[in-house]
Amino acid sequence: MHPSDQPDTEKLTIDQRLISFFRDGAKIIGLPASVGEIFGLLFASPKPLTMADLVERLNISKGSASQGLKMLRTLGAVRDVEYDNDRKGYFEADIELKKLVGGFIREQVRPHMDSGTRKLSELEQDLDTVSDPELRAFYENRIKIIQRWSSKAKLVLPLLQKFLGE
Amino acid sequence: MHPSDQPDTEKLTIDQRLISFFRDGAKIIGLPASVGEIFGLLFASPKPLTMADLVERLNISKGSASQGLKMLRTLGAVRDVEYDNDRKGYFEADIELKKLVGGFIREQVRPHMDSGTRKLSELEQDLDTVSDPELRAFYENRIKIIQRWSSKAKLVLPLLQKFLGE
DNA sequence: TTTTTTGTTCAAAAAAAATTGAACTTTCAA
DNA sequence: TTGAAAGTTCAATTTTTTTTGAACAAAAAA
Repeated sequence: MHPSDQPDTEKLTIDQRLISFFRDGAKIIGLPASVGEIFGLLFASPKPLTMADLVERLNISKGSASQGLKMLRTLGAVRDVEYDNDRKGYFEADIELKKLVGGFIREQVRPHMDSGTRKLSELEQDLDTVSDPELRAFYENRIKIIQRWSSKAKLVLPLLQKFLGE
Repeated sequence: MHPSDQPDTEKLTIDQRLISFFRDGAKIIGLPASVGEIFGLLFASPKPLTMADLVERLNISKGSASQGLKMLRTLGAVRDVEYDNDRKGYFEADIELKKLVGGFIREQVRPHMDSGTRKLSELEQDLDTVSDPELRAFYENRIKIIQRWSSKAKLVLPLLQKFLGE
């Protein structure tokens, strides 16, 4: 086997590995791969980077870079920094787990939980429309089960945040 | 406005609402909608159902029903039951939160975490290839940061399971 | 055995999600 | 002002994921 025929995994640089690590991580939590790559590159960079840097080093379009950065800023995973007293915008990865998890919960988890809670209460109100008493008792019990789940979930989030906040 | 022109949300039955509730829930945690619908219908049913019931009531193909049930059984969210001493297979939703969360963690979370851990240790070994000492120190620090995250995550899972197990 | 019913598999089709890139807006320096 | 650089938006395209359905396999009944 010729030396240069080694599998890819042998010749990746550290920053390429970090980019790949965060690409996978993003997919796992349901974010686009490009968002993970952007975070990965920023995380792997000792200096702040510009949007143009991201486009060039990740081979993504300006549109992806812009949208990805927007999402990462909303999540609180990336922040704008002054640098080189340049007119361009520079970005840095935020490395506090507390902030990353907090942003994810605030932006991705809470909205879903809230809409779930709303749907659940609509469901409860519709119980009146069930005339068969046996079926109705069954549904009442099922709804109670979901409510127990839901109240647990609501307790878990702050607990999680507390635990992760050092 | 004619009475029958009311928005859909007004004329859904309880089981339709439960199906929709779990369809959304499935999507949120990254499972196919059909898997959520199958669980929802089983959850909303006082009696066990067959695969043919699922196909008929959810308007999905036999293939989807088979694959969806397979996934739900692997997750421990649905179980086979004897019923009507019939040759057909009958299924029931499992309603223990502990089991649902446990299955999700075992099947969906752990494998990802394990592969992440593996990637991380590969990364560490490649530090040797970084010759510039300043850059190397920077990467060492970054890897330490991820390792701190990782050890927290490893502590969180059992904690979560304990909390949810009543 | 042969037939019928039940369930699985997987290539192809459909649907959903991510990405691109060109047109547009904003901002600042000349 | 005007023009160039930086950044955003969104319709069209590409990629990925899900779903379908027909062929196949297993198992019980006839």
